Amino acid sequence: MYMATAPSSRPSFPSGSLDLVLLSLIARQATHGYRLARLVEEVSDGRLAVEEGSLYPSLQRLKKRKLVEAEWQKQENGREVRIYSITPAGKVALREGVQEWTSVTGAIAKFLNTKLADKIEGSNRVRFA
Amino acid sequence: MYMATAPSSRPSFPSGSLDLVLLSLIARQATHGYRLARLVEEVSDGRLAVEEGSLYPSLQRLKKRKLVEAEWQKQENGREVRIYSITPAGKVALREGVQEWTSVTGAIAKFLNTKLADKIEGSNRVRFA
DNA sequence: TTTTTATGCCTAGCGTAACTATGTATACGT
DNA sequence: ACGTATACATAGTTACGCTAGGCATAAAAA
Repeated sequence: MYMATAPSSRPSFPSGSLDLVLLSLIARQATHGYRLARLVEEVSDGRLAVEEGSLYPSLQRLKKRKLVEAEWQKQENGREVRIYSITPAGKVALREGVQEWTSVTGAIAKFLNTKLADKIEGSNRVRFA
Repeated sequence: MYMATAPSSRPSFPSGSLDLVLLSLIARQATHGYRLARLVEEVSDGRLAVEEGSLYPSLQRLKKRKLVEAEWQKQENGREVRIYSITPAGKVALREGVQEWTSVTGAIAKFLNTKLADKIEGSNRVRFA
């Protein structure tokens, strides 16, 4: 079954999905890491959480792949924060990534949502609704 | 973006989902490992594939957690195969796992399917459709 | 005023899971 | 007889999300 790799109060991100989620948030608005973590919790209604030990490495991966750019910037409160913004390559990767993620999770859902179509026996070909 | 961990022709399983998919197949009908790999390709219309190096470790995990039982059995063709069948605990874990997987992927989809609701600016609270 | 909490960034090390690559062995088709 | 499909298994690699820290400043609470 789906088991979060590490023990955590809230379910973790399936491997590979975190980069995509962060990129999708950055695509809407350039922002900084800490705020992204807050957004993840907000948007998911507390169902998801990004630990900082996952967040910053993920942002570095995106940066290394040139899907986002990072820039130090001073806020109104005087704090220096790293603002991440999406690149053209990032937009392409986001589109493709969403497509692939949707395809894969759609395929997986097909396995999991088949309480009724239990017609394997007798046939060597499984039938799904 | 969603990036399969290892380079592969076909998309790989997001970490944690393989056990759940295999368990769901075994729940429908007790069968052996090699056939499960064929079923995965069939049911997903070739969108997913389980490598044998993922398949057998996954089955061992399920067995170790007592969610499935394994039994050597002779087929009509004379071949000895390991037939996996689900246990009562496996049925419970399957139900819970599907629920959790659905919840998590549903939450993630919320991030990815929001092309229109780009109303972050001005507000410190993101609005999603 | 001191202390706690929230904000903000980062790294090291761990555990796990899916992968590649390889080995073994038998049945079947040609 | 030879190659392909069937069938199981393990060793090693890699990647990722996690825990557990460290560092620093601003705001709020005691």
